[in-house]
Amino acid sequence: MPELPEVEVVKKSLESSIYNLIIKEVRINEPNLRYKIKKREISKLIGSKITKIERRSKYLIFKLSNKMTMLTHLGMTGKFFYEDKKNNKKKTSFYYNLNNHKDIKHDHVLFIFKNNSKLIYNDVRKFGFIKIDKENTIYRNIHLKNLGPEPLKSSFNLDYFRNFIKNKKKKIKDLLMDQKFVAGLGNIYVNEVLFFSKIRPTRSIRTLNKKEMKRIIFFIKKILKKAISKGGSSIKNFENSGGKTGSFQDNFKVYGKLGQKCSNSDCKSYIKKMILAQRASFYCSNCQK
DNA sequence: CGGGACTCCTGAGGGC
DNA sequence: TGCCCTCAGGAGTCCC
Repeated sequence: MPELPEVEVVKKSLESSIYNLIIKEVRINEPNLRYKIKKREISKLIGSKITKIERRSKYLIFKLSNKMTMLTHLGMTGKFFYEDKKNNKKKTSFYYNLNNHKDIKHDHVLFIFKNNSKLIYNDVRKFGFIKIDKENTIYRNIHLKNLGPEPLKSSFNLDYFRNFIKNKKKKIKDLLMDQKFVAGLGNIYVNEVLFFSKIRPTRSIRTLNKKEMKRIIFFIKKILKKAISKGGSSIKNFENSGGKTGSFQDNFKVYGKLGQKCSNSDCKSYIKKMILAQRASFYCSNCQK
């Protein structure tokens, strides 16, 4: 369940390892991810150098020296591993060690570089995807063209919020999950943001006052930043491209905390759970109004 | 246009 | 130990 912070952490760890490497070969073990990978498409990457990696929402965009791009989404369980032969000898690589050896069977795509190091795309549930597109049209791609603002940018602010919800009728949780409103939040961070904002997931956006909107914006930015600084959240499946895990899950106040005492010291309630739009919502019925 | 249901997938975990 | 069931869920698609 990588959301914005996890994808940002993956991006940073990839940047430090694969920039300026030339792709020598692409090996497809399993083409049937969310979208079928065509060998003809992906072979357009061969012979080119990786010049840049961008993140937009939960997507990663790999830019290549031949003006092609690779768009990826990690879905629920997608991971990138970077395997450097030299590091392996020094045993500093976390990949292919005893702990996650069984994961090899979910290595679906291998990018082999000219220096013989490898970038591996591994995805247990195959909800993720890899698509090839031209650099000059990538942001008009169906996945990217309708995305809302990046939550950490200043364009995501109170004016934007008020304007977007004008004449709309929705529950606040549905709004925050809507990628057209703000890009990159998923179920976990929305649960956490609403807890800190003291707003119940089912609240109608029509009833929100200015102060509450400001609070929501504030905590979105604050929680995402903190999660990035902690290396993201590692629940079962998330690791960065070095195989390391994040620790923000230790800061969760409501997500997955059904039945536990509310973390606000002056509150005696317990965390409840309800299903909204087919997804689990955790909240404190005393603190969140 | 909005909202709800359904879909893809596989491992973890619970019940017995 | 093993079988069966449920759950996890991003986002595209379809239908009303």
